Amino acid sequence: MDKKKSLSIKEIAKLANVSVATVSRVINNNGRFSEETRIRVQKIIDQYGYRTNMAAKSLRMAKSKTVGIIVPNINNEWFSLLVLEIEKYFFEKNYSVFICNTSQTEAKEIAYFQSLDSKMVDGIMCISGSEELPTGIMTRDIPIVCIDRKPKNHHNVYYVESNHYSGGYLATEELIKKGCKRIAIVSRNKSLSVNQQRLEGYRQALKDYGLEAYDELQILLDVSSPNYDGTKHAVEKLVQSNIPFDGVFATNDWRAYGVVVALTENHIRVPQDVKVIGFDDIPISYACHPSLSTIHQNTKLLAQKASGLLLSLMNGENPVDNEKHYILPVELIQRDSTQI
Amino acid sequence: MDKKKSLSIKEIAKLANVSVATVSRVINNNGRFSEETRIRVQKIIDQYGYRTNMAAKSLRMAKSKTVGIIVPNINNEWFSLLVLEIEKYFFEKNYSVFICNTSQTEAKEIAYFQSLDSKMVDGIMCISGSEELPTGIMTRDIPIVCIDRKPKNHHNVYYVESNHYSGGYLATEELIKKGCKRIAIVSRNKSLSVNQQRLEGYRQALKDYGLEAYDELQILLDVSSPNYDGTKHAVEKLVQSNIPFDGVFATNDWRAYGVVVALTENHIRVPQDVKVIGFDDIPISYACHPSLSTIHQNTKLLAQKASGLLLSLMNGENPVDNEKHYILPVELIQRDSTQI
DNA sequence: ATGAAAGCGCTAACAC
DNA sequence: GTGTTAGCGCTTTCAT
Repeated sequence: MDKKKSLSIKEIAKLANVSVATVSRVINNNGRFSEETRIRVQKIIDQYGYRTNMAAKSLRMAKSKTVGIIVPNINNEWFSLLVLEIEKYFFEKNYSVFICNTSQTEAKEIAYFQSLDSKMVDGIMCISGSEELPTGIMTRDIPIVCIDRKPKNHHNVYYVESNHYSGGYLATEELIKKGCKRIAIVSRNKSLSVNQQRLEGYRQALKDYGLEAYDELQILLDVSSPNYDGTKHAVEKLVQSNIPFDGVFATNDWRAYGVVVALTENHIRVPQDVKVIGFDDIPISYACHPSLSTIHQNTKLLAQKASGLLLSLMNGENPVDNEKHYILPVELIQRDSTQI
Repeated sequence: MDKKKSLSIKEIAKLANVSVATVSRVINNNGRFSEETRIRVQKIIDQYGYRTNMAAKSLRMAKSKTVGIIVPNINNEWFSLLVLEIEKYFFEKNYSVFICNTSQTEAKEIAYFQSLDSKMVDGIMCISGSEELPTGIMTRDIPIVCIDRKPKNHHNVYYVESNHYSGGYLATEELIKKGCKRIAIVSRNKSLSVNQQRLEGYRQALKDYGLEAYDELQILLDVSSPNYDGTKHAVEKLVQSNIPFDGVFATNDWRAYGVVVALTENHIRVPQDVKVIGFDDIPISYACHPSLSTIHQNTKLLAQKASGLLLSLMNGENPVDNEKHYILPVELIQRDSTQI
């Protein structure tokens, strides 16, 4: 095998006839060494190779250049896009990222917090999930940044999200402006703050435009119900019940697509008979037929804002504006499913 | 703050009036301590809390209970499903997983190999990508398992994949059996072994059934071309060129969906006029309209096989059958896009 | 500008 | 069954 064995600092020191301290200084460019020494050490390194043993460095420095991402399920385009962007950001800064899928399981989340604590991560990014954050379990006071997850007020826990209320409002308003009078919503029953806020935006829009919020048109799916299939079945039932409706706001794009298919299969035309709008703007909303109007979240910005925040917190800086909560604007995307 | 500060082994030893060695033995359940001692130590731990400092443990043991996953882009349902399953598997075994997106960039891949090496991962999983594997860069001889990536013959590098040749054959055969005579293929031009094998399956099927493999019906997209849009445009061009065809094998589901939309928008009916089949069986193939026939890869099994293999290699075991290459069967899924 | 030495928290070889 | 001790590779304080 052609493995370079990689020397330790001690071995380099011996070969270069300097002390380990000096080698360490050169490697980390910490000053207090002469150019001459630098060259001598560098030559040895170039010749024999050196790779930092991060275990040792972490042990000594009590930090690891590593962060953890807690996420419900990475097999979800919206989450995986966030994770992708976060990982990109931290790769640039020389951090590695632990991926931690919780499957919405509290036990797994707790286990991961412990593991991350044990592995000395310097910070944690939490995507979605409940208000409860098992920070009490941690032995070190590392910063935590939440995305789309409203944490209880904890020390060193920050929060960035899209404006879901505004998104819910815009989506509903779009349906109203396109002439819908009886607008249904398909969302989730669990009190995830995100869905809650979208629902409130929906209600407020109806109110502002003097439309009634019919209880029987507010479909709150069970947490266990899959986005697409669950919604499809729910809408099929709604159709069979003969309760009239002419617009549907689905609180994510897979749900919206479920609505479209359910309607189409029941010979209800979208958008002629019923208009539909989704949320998130994932690729399928653009690719499907008819294409889905939706609310675009600026995922990349969200990821960058959250990552930048976490990084500065890990560096011991206070966020510029000293805010613990950041809200990013969303945008209405008009496509075929809400055409007049 | 309610942070338990977590004692070190040394502190526990003092409180329990035993030596650090004994505490270590109790914690790791390594035997050579009395039940009485165990209880005494455990009591202290229960009372004050203890969290292993994995940096120290890794340093000492030269292993980290950590693996890296190298993947082109996690924002791709097929990859993210693999990653999800791999992560699940290793979570059960108390391993953490570093996520490493390469964006198909060799430089990023190399940087990640170095970083993983530095962070003392015990093994690496490589998903997709080129034959080249920068193993020369590593300073330790840790096992590597590739999924859908055919590595050059390296020591300690293993390989598991679906039977892509068979998949290509089955897909093409399905079109043939449903009456197609002029069957196009849309794939990728880069010599990714996976696509290459699917293409060969296609060619062999045509041959076996005595059909011609028209060059002008073999569309090989550029690597940079996005799956959906790229395919859509390519098929639009094909339609405009007036070259006749009655079946299309797209080598992944997003491409297949691009085919369907391009045809539909050109008033060519699927499956009546042209039949279409995809590959991978991701959710969209089931959800879209008309639903897509496709080749199902047993992703979960793939992930588990690869993970189990990596785990046993990390444990220093030789794989049972001493094979370095495993091929898993695929399955034809018949849906509407190839109906007669 | 450089070196000696302590010590981060842990495991394991060795002694009893 | 238990304790003593060395040492994994690194950074950093304190000398000089």
